[in-house]
Amino acid sequence: MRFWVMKSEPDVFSIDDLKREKKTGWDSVRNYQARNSMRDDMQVGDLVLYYHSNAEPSGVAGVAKVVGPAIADPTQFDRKSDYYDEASKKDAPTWLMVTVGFVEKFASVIPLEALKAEKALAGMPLIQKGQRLSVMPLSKEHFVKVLSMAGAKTSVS
DNA sequence: GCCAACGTTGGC
DNA sequence: GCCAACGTTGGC
Repeated sequence: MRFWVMKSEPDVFSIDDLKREKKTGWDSVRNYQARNSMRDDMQVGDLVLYYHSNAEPSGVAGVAKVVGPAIADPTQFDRKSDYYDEASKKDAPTWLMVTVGFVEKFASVIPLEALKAEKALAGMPLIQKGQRLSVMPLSKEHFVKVLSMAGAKTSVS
């Protein structure tokens, strides 16, 4: 199993929204690298750190899980969507999404600042300067470290 | 709201 | 294929 960070603006879709809805299609990703991660490397059962961006504070808000494989993102075919992609073909969709399920909301958000200050997380892709991917991998060790910082209930075997 | 970082587009 | 212009992300 692999471990991931997935980012969402809480004004758009927060960990509380995920908790209420139980699961959601991770649509609207329009970055090839993030798409390729979902298509090639994500598997059902993988665990996800749920990151709030453009938030107060920005940071890891909880844990989610990949519960459905990469399928066509319907927003690319929806003319009314901001994410409509005229060039994408139904039989060969450009953009994909996985389905993500709620696992746990942390007692408090682990702010980006705290992640950067933690020596054991050096090298974690999320905290590298200039990274803007909405879906990115991290190591099991880093994942477990963030769980312990959060006092999380989730455990990794 | 500012602006640095960086991906994408398009002229050549 | 280069690279300037432009758009987006996201911390602050």
